Amino acid sequence: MKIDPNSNADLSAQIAKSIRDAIISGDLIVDQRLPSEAELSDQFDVSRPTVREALKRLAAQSLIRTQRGATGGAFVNKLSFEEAYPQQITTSTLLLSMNAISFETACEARYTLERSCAPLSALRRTADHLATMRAEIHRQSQPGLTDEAFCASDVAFHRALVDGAGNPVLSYQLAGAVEAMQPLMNMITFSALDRAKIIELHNALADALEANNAIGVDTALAGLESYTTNLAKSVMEKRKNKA
Amino acid sequence: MKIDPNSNADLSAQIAKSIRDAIISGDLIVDQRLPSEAELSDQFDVSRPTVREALKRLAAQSLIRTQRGATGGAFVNKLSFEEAYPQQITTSTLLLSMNAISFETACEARYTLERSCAPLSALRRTADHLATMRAEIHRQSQPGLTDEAFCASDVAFHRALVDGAGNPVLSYQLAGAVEAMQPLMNMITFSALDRAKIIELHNALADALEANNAIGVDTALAGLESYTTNLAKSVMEKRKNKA
DNA sequence: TGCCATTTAAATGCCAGACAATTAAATAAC
DNA sequence: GTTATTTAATTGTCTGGCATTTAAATGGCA
Repeated sequence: MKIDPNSNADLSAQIAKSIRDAIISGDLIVDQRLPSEAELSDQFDVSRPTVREALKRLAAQSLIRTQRGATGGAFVNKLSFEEAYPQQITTSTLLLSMNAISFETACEARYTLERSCAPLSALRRTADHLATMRAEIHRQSQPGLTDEAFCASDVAFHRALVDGAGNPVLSYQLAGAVEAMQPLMNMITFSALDRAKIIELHNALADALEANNAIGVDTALAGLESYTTNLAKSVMEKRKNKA
Repeated sequence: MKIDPNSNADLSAQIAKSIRDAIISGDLIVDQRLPSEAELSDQFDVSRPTVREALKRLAAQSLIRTQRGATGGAFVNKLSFEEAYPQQITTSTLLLSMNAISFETACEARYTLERSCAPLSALRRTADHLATMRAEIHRQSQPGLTDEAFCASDVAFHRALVDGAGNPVLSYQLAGAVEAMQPLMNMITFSALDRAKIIELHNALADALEANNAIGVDTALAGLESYTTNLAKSVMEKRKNKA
């Protein structure tokens, strides 16, 4: 393997890229053991710390895992949806907060994507998904619930809806859009009236899903989107007037 | 800052998590300079290489950038959509290839998400988006185009459609779903007849978009999905019979 | 005073060598 | 044959150092 020591990029970045490309291209397959750090430093003609920095970069992306001990080493990691979720959510959250994305834009994206799952979920949702949604609705109706807990339950409710589509790829892509909204949602104070309205729409949604009524689900989601957007708008207005 | 040296996790992983949490929570804001590596090793009571490994983990996620020189150091990076795209695509691609996701499942997710953008794109697409799509259609009709180039053009075409929705969050989420399909698509050989049919549907799609006809766009996308799925199915069949 | 060249200091990038901790396999003891 | 011990391989971490880069401080000169 050849690394250009005169490149602008760090050696560790170049080495990481080299190994990453090998994984993506299939030259390194899942569970395959990489050469030991000592061997890698020989191959790339760099020191061990530099190799280690490269490996940490890959570990940060869950592309490899390491094991200590005699038969240890770095292994190509089978990237699972479970591992990818949190990274996807972190990235999405930071993208929203660092790029001045308006609540409206984020909300539009979220509900647009979510509504696309509605027909599939109406078709395929299991009793489990329905039960989860009903349970979350119940939680949402409990008095004394903090706004944060209310939002968290809302997210769980909507994830069950998305998971109902029975397509892991959809669930993964949606996770970012739905969960990344939470910090934005947490800026809103939900009055008892607001909650009642949202719960009403959640009930309508669950009912439609139970009846395999795709159009009903879509209608409820459209209602939620407009209600949420308006709620956020009025909160922003109030905050502006105060200032 | 406190780090538990008896934890199961690596020190560098703990330090990375600590800094990452500070960024997510807003304790560290964009463009803020982190303490120097020497200061961090003092604060966390670890050696400099360990701190460096932690910083490389964060750099791999584009959460920080580093600068050499007198006023250099590590700075909280403003995560841009441009930076996040490749990571999103890499992760999505690996998820598909490592988790035995069927072509059908991936295709369903892709077109489900894409169809959700159709109404917005029909409403908001600019002349630029249309021009890009027409140009890609033209490229696709050129004889002698390799299958890979055909697929790449297909991706560019569909990205223009998605971008037409004018929602950067949607564009970001869709990028993973659309681009990650490319390796799967590249396994298919497109006959001249197949290409003609696809180009026909692309034309219908562009026409509908030009006429701000959301239903027409959706119909064309549905046609593309079923055609692509059937094409893949027949390819798999042939391959099975050979073996 | 004002401008340019030089020096200096601070920071990251990289390296060599060592020791600690962990783990599985080989070996020895019973 | 089973258990305890040793050994070897590997990652995790530390110390100390040098190279490189960069901006700011310094000094020389007109």
